[in-house]
Amino acid sequence: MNPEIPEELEKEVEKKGGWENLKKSLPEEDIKMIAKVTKALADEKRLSILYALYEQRMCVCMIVDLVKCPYSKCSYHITKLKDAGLIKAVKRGNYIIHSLTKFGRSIIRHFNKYKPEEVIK
Amino acid sequence: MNPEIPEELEKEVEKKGGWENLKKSLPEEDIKMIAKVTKALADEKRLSILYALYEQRMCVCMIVDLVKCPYSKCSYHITKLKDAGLIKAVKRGNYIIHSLTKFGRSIIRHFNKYKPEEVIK
DNA sequence: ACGACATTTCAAAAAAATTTGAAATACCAA
DNA sequence: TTGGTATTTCAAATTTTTTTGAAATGTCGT
Repeated sequence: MNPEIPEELEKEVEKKGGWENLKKSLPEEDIKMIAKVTKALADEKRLSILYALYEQRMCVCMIVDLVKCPYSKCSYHITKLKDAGLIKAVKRGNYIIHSLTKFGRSIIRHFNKYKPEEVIK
Repeated sequence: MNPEIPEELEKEVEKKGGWENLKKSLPEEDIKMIAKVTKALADEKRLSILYALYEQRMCVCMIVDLVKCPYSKCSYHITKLKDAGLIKAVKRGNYIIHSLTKFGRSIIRHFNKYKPEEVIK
């Protein structure tokens, strides 16, 4: 049932209530939600949209111009960002204006503050 | 060249130096790096590994037990996390012990603090 | 050097995400 | 209601990512 934990680690694990206990305490529901969010974040075009929205709210036609993609493609990406709770939208006549949610903003702020040192290639 | 920006937004954009200027100021290099990081984060199994490592460093055999996957699969996921600068490893005889980097730790801390409200589905 | 164990590598197969372009929807103005 | 503009939807084609299992690597103790 248990893996053959090396002695050095076994001690640390015991102090924390044992291996079974550690495994059980994984926040599964949180992880599911975060997975959805990180999947939405995991694309250069979508990150570009988020970074641009961090500076300025935009309608879809601006996003189309920004990422140089057809409307249908942008729409697909926008939907992903919205479903993940990263952006929100308001209607203004013919236009739909998108902006970051508080949550979306917090993430861009985080990456501005803690940049990965040099994740090359 | 320019999209047909609605008047309401055009004013905001002008205050920030115009649309062309906004587009140019996207941090492309950062975005590439962050994309690599978010791709590494975008998977429930890898997030489980990160959350577990937030509590306790682990050797690969523990990870195998944690996510209930064969070694080869775990190795694939571990490589992704390492290449993204989220985890690091030290050798201890036969074992390799993995732990979070400062950067990896900062991300888990962020998601513990700012949870997405209810990204349902 | 040998056997046992922990872990990684590899290429092929499978699954998931993205891209495309055409057609549909929605809103506004005349 | 007709026409024009902004945006979304859909299914098929493409690309990317993940999974598999067998074989390889590296390390330890003897």
